Amino acid sequence: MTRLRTQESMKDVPGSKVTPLPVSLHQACEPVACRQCGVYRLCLPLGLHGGDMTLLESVVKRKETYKRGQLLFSPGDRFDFIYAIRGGSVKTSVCTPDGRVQITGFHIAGELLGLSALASGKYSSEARALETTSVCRVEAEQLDQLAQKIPSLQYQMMKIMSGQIRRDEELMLLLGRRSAEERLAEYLLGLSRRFAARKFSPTQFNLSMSRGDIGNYLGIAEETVCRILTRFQNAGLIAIERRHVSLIDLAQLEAVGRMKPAA
Amino acid sequence: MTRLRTQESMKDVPGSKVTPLPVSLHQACEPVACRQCGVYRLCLPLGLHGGDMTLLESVVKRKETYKRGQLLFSPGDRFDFIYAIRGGSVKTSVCTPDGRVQITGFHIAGELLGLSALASGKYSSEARALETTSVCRVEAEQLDQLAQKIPSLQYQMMKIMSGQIRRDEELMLLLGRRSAEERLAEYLLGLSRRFAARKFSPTQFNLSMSRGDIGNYLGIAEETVCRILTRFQNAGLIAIERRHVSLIDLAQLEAVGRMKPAA
DNA sequence: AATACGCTTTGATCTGCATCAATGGCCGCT
DNA sequence: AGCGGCCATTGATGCAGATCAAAGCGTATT
Repeated sequence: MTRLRTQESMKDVPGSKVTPLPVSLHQACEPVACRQCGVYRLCLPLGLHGGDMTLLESVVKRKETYKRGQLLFSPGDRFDFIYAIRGGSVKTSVCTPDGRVQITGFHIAGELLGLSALASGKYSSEARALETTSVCRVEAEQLDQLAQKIPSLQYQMMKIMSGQIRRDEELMLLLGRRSAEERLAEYLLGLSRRFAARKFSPTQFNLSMSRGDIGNYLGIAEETVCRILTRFQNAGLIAIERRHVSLIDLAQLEAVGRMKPAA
Repeated sequence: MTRLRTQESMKDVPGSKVTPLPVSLHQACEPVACRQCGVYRLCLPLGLHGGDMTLLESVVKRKETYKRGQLLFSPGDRFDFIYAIRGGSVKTSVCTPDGRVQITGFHIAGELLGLSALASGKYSSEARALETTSVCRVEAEQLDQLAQKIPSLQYQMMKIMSGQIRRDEELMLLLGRRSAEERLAEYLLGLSRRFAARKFSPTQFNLSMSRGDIGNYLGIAEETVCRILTRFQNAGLIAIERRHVSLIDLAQLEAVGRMKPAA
């Protein structure tokens, strides 16, 4: 089913001025065919071949680029596109009528955005670039029509959505039942796993989101995030300086992730 | 793996003593065609007609019944069926390796279960009947194949999953950012809305789940649930006795649902 | 280079809710 | 009818983490 590429073109030619800020996963991509894109197997890890792939390519608008802080879409916007992240990172969030915000996810290369808009025809959340980010936009309607012709595409999209539901369930578990330390440990490990799946270092990476964002996502205060990160550092589990993290003792970190015996 | 009994012996059907417990939404249904089922429009509110509907009916196993406490499926079980609830209610939950449990949802008539299993081929959560509950089971594989023939079916399933993602996002918001009072107020209002959508009273209903379950779901302690319900009652927002609730002041309750000015 | 703003860190204090504890009521079972 | 277990309620206590406050730094702006 899922076969991952071993050779990844990490060495993207940044043409001219492509690295203005501390780059974590940013990759500047030329508008190449999907089959040549380093991340397409992550976007839609489907068993498409030959003609099917060409059809898929026909509905993809390649290489939109967003800078830090720019919106990809907002709640209520008409649902036009599914976004596939090629490089960079994005946060998605929902908010209460009175203005409180909950970040629902951080998304990196190879992930899809906008799926929850399918039901209502409008985006329900906001998506904002955390750093310079490039995406492929896929016309929702065309994709939909195309999916009707290509069963495996339909199937893969369902699988992706199903996976999203599963991850959301896990986040709920995190938010509902775990202590702040556990949440943070899990958070770091989760990032680590996702980076690993993309052939990036699982032990050294940059956080493209602020402490405040992390806290919001995990349902804890910004200050608590700082304190606990410091605590982890003092305990020799990680080394962290500003946005750069090194996971030093994975095993211990995992142990922290499941500490309390509780209910 | 183990192929589950496709033909459930219904010896445990209430038959004579049909209302042993306070029944909220339970409806004893005869195995009628989907188009005649009172809830099918909720299960798959799709634009199927004539022949299409007949095809759908062909993959539906009707009227499995579960008693309070019985499992529909467990994490790790092979993904064989999508479940559509006809009457009764079900809770779904996930758990950490060390045994902590998070309830991820309460499900009533017209809702689908098992969608998150699509990605991995195994159920990721546990589903347990809260009261006597009857469901339709749909062979996942057959449904999948059928969906490839009927675009609107495929589309509807995607919409349903998309809606699930959206609701999950809202629950995250609830778990991450709101006080215990707000959570409980929202919880009651959410139930109310769902009942209303099914033409049941939005202001009078029975809770099929315990205080402990509610607390778990909302990420607060059982005792806190009790205290706050009592508080609501004293404030004249609701009347509650054992499992029966009356929402008295909807407007006030909604106000509580968005009290704090916070972040 | 100087200024300013946003992010991060650390300390002090406060509080909402968990936890512990105990009692009573309802329900199903024998 | 009576027993036993589960569920619900209420009180007392403690603590994790929120909130308030303030200072240090790194980066973007002029």
